[in-house]
Amino acid sequence: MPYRAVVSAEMAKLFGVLSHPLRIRIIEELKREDLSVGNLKDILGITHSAVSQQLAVLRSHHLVVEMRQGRNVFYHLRNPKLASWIMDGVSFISPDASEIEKMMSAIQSVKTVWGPEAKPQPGPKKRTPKA
Amino acid sequence: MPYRAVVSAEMAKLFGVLSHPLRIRIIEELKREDLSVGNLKDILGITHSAVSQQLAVLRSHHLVVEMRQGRNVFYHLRNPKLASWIMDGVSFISPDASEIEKMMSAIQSVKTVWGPEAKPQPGPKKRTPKA
DNA sequence: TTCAAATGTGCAAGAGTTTGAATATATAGA
DNA sequence: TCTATATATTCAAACTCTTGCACATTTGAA
Repeated sequence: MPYRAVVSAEMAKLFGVLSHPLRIRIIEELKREDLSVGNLKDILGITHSAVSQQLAVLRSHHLVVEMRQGRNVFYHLRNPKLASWIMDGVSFISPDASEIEKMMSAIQSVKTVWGPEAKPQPGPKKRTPKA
Repeated sequence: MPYRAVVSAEMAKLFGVLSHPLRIRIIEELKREDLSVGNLKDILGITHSAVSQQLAVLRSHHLVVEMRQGRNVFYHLRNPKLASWIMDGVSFISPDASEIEKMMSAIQSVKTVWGPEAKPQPGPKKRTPKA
């Protein structure tokens, strides 16, 4: 098989993994700090099962790695540059003309939150679980 | 809708458009020069209908623009940086080296359990005594 | 120690939705 | 007309969410 087809197929798989809003949000949240399924469930406001399934997709493609600590499993970005690379891609999105203004301000907002760089993390940090 | 969800959804759409080997190949070929459906049909070795279908997807998301010349329609990358950005993503594809990550996460897990000293654990409770 | 409950996580099966390939048909220009 | 593209239809496959249950770990009690 020609190398072009091989690389295109691999890249297509990667893009397929990233072609889901929740998976993108998970990656961007993991850029800030390592999080457990329970943490992500609260942050994203979805069921633990949905979080687990999306994490399974990311895990199966080795974009995240899991680290068990007690009864929690903390997830961690294998390559933190992935989150930055994804954000670089916002230059190429083209919303409908009617929504351009909303999109532009939304992009500005995420840039400040999911901004250019995150500080390195030695290990999972404690995020107050609840209450 | 919160801006994070808006941008994540738009990015997911973009990734969805790119999650097909032929569409990636088309983009990379268009980086070199503008091409017609017939050109791409020969280069990719597929039917003109398949080429047209994939181009329609790229067109609907404004990643390519069409320019008619005589009876041919030449396609052109709207933002040439797109092809470069896609190629930057090859750093994140993971050819089957799954054993390495499993081992790394296993080592991390062991460190937390058999580790030298009981650091504050990111669980709901931390346990002082160790069995 | 041994046992059972509580919590966090993963997995399987279902329905509903989306996507891709192939064929056929339609449109536009020479 | 003929040629180059585009679109529509069809069916099969893949995706996602929800529900329910199973497994692993910790805690507390016997």
